[in-house]
Amino acid sequence: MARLPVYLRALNSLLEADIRTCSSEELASAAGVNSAKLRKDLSYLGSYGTRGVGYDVEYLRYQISREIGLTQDWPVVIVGIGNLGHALANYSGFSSRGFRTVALLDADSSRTGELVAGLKIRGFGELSAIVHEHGVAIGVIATPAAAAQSVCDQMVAAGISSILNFAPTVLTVPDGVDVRMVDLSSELQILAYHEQRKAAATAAADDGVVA
Amino acid sequence: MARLPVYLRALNSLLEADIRTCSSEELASAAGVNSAKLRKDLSYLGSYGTRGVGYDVEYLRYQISREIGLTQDWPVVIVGIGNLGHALANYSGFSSRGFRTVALLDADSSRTGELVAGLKIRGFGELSAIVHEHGVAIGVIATPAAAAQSVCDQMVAAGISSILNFAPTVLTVPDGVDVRMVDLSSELQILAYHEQRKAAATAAADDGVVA
DNA sequence: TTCGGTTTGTTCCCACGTTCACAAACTCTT
DNA sequence: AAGAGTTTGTGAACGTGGGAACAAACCGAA
Repeated sequence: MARLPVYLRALNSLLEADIRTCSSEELASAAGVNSAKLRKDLSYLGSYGTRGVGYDVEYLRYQISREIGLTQDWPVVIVGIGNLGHALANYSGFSSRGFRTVALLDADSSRTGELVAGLKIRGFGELSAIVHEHGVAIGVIATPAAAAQSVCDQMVAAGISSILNFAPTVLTVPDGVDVRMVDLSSELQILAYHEQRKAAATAAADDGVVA
Repeated sequence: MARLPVYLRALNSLLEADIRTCSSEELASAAGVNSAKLRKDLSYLGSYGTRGVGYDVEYLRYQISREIGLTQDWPVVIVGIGNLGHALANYSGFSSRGFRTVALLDADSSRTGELVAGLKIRGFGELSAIVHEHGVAIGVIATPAAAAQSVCDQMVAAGISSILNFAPTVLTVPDGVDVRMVDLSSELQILAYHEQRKAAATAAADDGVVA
């Protein structure tokens, strides 16, 4: 489920506040979802709560971490060290959650050797060697759209089976490979869409419904 | 609909390849969706196709742009100019699609005046004035999680009604305000989840189903 | 031990989105 | 002009996910 990471974050917040036990209602409001939905999600993982009491925060946190696979170490490669790749390499949210950036790759050979976030940028040709050396399963694409499919293909050929794509293109991959797309401008466009509808609604209200 | 931006991108690609007309099948495969779904989505906007022929790429592109609200100009403010805010300010995908970054704000006063992407960083206190001056309706939050809710509240107070949130926290907002959340580490966690299940599946297969 | 209060796990129902399948409508050839 | 071939738009079935409601289970007090 895509909501598990949200629950995990909420649990971490509770733990920081030294709250050891919580009800589904509390956790649900912290995660911004319905309590029935949360209980159903959690029951899907197993029976980790106690009726009449609630959930043990730390125990539940461990169970969700284990379910997601955060108890193990995930080596990650980032391809395309432009503005976004640079930001991703420095993003602390990755390293603090079991993800370890093992290499930064860029096709522009003039940038090879440049130091970013404590790692030297390496040439894209080293992808396969790095993947095999570190057992990398997850790749991040932060290249321009034109290069994304080619990078993706070579990632898959090297053995990567999960890709996080920031380039504004749909990637086609063989079965067994997962792709998640984060499209920054699409997000803004969706907001603009709703914003425009809100504006149209208020304009209609201002005109009056007398028409 | 959240798929409209994807269709729009696909149409732009077709237009660059100088393709003037396309069938729902072609456009659907370019957008990575089912053709029936695409036709239903488009018919929801109106009857912009011709039976037996297909869709006029440019005409359809204009209609979708209009529906999303991209025919008008959307001023945007970005709050929190760390690594991510820096990358967002430089991201060309925003400016090329009708979104205009009018101000970069940061609470750290020592950064005020610094030039990023052709704009001077300004103090967070100027938010309200900027929103009113430019008629800003969309705000981007790229601050640490701890500051996000406070920034959000002040955005809403200043009159912003659509927020794109990159901070890893759930934001609570009053009715009428839209929030979209982009959580980078959640995306990786979801990939790890699937990756782990794939690994477990292959391990079971290696053990043999003879048990 | 028993009873009242609380909270989980689960069942049932509803609504939405997705997909299939087909009629309507258009083009082109003969 | 008529028919064959395409392609859209839509009606109907299907499956999935969400929400309300309730029974089972636990705690604490008497």
